[in-house]
Amino acid sequence: MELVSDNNTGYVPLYRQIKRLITESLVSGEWAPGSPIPSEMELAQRYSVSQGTVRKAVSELASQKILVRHQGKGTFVASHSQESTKFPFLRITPDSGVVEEVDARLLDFWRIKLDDHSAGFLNVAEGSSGWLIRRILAPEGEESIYEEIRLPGSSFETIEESMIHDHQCMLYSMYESIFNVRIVYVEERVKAIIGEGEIVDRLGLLDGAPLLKVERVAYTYDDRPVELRRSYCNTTKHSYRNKII
Amino acid sequence: MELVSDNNTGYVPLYRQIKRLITESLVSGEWAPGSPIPSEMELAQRYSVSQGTVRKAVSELASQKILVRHQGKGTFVASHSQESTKFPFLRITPDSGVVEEVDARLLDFWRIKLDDHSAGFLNVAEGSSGWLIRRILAPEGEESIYEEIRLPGSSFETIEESMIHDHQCMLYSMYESIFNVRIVYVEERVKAIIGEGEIVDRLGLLDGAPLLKVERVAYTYDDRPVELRRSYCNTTKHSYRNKII
DNA sequence: GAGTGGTCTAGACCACTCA
DNA sequence: GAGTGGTCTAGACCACTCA
Repeated sequence: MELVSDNNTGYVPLYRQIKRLITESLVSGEWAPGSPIPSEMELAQRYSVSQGTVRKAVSELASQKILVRHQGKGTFVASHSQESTKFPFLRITPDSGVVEEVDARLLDFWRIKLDDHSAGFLNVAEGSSGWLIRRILAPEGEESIYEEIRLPGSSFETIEESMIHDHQCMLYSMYESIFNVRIVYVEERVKAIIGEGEIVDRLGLLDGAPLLKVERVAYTYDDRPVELRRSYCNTTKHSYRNKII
Repeated sequence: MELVSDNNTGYVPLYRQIKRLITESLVSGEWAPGSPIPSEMELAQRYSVSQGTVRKAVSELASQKILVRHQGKGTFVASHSQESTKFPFLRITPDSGVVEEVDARLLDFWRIKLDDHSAGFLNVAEGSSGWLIRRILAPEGEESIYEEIRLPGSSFETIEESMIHDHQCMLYSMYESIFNVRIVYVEERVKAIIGEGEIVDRLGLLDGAPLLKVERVAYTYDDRPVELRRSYCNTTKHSYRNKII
């Protein structure tokens, strides 16, 4: 769940214990994405600590974007369904301006057996059942990203093509609302490759065109990987942007 | 300096004002990188506020990695000279393992006039004087990055080749100690391109090899840009890594 | 005006470092 | 054991939201 007690003494501050209890309620689904959690005063009573200690726990969860605070209104479970967080992890942006709209065009959707490599990233057994989604993304209407998404069958047993259609480029919102799988953070590895075959065809490019390959593993609470995504991006008019602190 | 008062009322919390005062002392050089700032109690007295308010200001600066706290020892101005932060912004890592060592080989070092594009990024006048550093980086001894670094003359008037040699791949540490320019964060734009000419030659590749182009602008306190860097990376054995929350 | 999160204080005590 | 940052409390008051 959390690296809480690496020291020898086993000392764990109260607010870390509270943070853990709150996270457990999130994992269990007691508080669903988008809905408010109890007020700081109520939580203080519930856990028999001061408001300040609850605040510290909530602050850490807010800084991880797991909770969202709104002064005067309350504290909410973060959700990918909200307008403000429309493309929270999308780092590909047009060189001029920002992303307003992304169109998604589904190519196909299969049940697959997860190969060694993919199963490793998803932390499931090789050959276990999963899903493959292939699609084209078009930021600002420009079809510039070819994408393959692999999902473990265990977490997404009942997924159907209609669900993908209904949510288009809001897949993470669909994971949340239908499968109670909230994506909390992602890790990406980026390479430059030479495009060939179907991928360049789909993007309207010629064999040999350079592509940005982005391999993403998406994690839910507890650092559990639940999605593997490979994107191939035409970066002639787009860039992968990153701010590092 | 800081987006502190965007609201209509002009209300600025005390701890934000303290944060600003601390930042001013950092900009002025009152507290240099690597050295300790006064204790929380001393700062509380100095600014006539409670320890808690100082803590809140310091906490924000610590989360921005501008200050570093060490329990029992004190609070220090973050520095690129410390071992723990050896490659704070380097996102290129070998596919197997982590970066232990990066060799830097200087190609050349010139005084230049900054072109339109570069001057724009550095927020100085077109044609104003600057410096160009060209070099090859070799993570784990593998020469896989060609790099061009442009510096504004205004901040680095007295830079010399020997300084670059002495600091090798610790340039940001050199900026700090010699020019009192501490890099606080960087912004990068990444593209996939086809390599050609001198760049591929330098990396021991053939014309047409795919390269990851990373364009970086580095900022000091006050969001002031002070370095423009273009890197071209051979990503056959390396990846650009990124965690997004 | 009631309820929420946000700020600020004063004070107690704890964990850690270093001489 | 003195000094540092780290945690926790109880209480006051502020800014903001919403009915």
